[in-house]
Amino acid sequence: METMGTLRRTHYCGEVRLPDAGQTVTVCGSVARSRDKGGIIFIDMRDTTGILQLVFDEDTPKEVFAKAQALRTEYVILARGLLRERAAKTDKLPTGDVELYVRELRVLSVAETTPFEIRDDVKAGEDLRLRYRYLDLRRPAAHAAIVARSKVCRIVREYMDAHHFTEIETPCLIKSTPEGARDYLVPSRVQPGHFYALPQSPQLYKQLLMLSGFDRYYQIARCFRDEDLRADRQPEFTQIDIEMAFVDENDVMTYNEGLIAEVWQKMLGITLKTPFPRMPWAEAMARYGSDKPDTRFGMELQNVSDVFKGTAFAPFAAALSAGGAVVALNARGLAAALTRKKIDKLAEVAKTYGARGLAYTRLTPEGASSSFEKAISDAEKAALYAALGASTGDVLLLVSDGDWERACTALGQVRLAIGREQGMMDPKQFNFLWVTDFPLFEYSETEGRYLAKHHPFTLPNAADLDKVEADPGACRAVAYDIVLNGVEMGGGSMRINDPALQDRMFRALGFTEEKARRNFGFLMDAYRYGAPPHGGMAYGLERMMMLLLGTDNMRDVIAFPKVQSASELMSGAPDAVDPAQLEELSIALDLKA
RNA sequence: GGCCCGGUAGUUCAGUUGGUUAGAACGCUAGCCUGUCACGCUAGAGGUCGUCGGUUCGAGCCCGAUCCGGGUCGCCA
Repeated sequence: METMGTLRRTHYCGEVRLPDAGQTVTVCGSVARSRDKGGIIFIDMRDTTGILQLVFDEDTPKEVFAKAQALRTEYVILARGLLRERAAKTDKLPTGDVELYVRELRVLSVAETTPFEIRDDVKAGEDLRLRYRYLDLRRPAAHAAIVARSKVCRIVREYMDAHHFTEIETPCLIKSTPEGARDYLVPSRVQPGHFYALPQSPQLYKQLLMLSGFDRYYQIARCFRDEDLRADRQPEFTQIDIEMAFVDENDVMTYNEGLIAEVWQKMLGITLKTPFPRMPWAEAMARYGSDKPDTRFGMELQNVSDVFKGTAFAPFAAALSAGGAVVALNARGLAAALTRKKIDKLAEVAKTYGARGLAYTRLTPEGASSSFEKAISDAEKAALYAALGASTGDVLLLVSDGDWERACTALGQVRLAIGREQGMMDPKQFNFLWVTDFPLFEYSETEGRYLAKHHPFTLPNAADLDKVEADPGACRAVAYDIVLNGVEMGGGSMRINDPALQDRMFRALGFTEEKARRNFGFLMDAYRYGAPPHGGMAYGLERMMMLLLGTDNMRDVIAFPKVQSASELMSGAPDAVDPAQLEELSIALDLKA
């Protein structure tokens, strides 16, 4: 092994181009690959910017050539020489017109054979790659995602700074509050038996900052939720968190459209059309069976409850008498594609989301085959066909349920499954959509009370103010999600700045005065000393990165992600701790096993 | 907590109705090769078949349990 001595990098591997030819260049990096042809040796050298080919031949100093022969994959090297135009160019590399003709080579570190090959086209299992995440991140594609994330953060900061926002850090050790996701708890040593929580979001603090007169705040904030993981859900993740005073929801949405347009322009070179379309939640559910509709394709849902009023078909009749609905969609021209087998699979999808079943009619040229038409009247059949504009070659799919929202959700998932299977989503299209007017409350069967759908500080729609106590289920919120291609990328709301209204909200949520004071007393007090109207927005940075990069795996855009069991495979966290540590925290374990 | 999928050389995988010495590709090691860029050619090394138990004359294959990983429902204000 050698040292760098006095030599320092003059260029990055991936950044040199033909106009640089003729210069003496020093590069630092790793051996990505070597091709020893005997009399001539080619080395692909990699650094954080890309690959540059090194060349050694008969005119290379003998000791340098010998060193090059001994190079192995992942050795860390420094090379100095003449950057020259290649005899054999390649368009596979951005640097394919040039190569470094090496006169001086230093081996800074040797490397054992890695547990898997570091190249984008070899797929080692993800758990292995995560155990050696530092090696996995050497792969150019993995590397690029992390670099892109840094770039997005920079674009966000530049935009916010240009619009009079102040970046403010809020605490990570905070008070646990009962609503919402499970908190990660942190024991206090100096106050035995007391615990901090890690923030699920900086929500309360950013609202307080508005009361502090900062007017506009943002933060790229780490958030923590102790819930089960998914491909698009990690226990710790990052929010782009924004709050503004003296605005209404339209102002917030407009500013955020500007931010998103800026990010898409600078990252992808795509000019987005603003303003983005807006759709009330109820319409999104009715037309797409989702509060985050993918509008890249149609095949919309229709409520056909009217058709089946008084029907003899028992499942529909039961759903309707329970106050629910029959919803339907027409998979136009897919009678050949959607075989019985595939329809059975779609029925499984519907059942996963709570539907009892999926009724269907296939209108093939040979005739109709249906799971339910025998049981309905000719008039009902005619009305259904008319409502859906059914004709030969179509497949009609129906879900009935005593709960309208559940029926829509189940059929909406069927719609998505068909869309995916039939390739109806154009990956190059970016369909942004604001979903607005969310329900303010959501009834919880398990808790037997209404919960805040967004959070308890969300401003009710002015038109629904009188329903907060009388009819919570019908109350809408001044809340909005930003949806892209069926993914919820972020969301926000206007906040309550009237203490009296906040009191009503807590009461509607079943909080006693005492419980409200215990959990949110500091916030309630704060709003008594003058609070500007304010509202804001929070994006899931990882979700945004996934959409920008076109990956469906959140782990791709996190440097050191966790796996489904919430452990970090490289370090082995979480892990048992020394009993002395527990004792110091006055914690005794009671492990059932 | 429920459901589904996976675990065999360093890696990615194949492995027939349970049957002799568990294969391939890539990687690795050695040798050859002066324009390669997934370089090529020759030879070689490399395996507790996730773990434990069971069935059997005999288990990579069948059964049970368990661990690990993935997807998903619940959950995620």
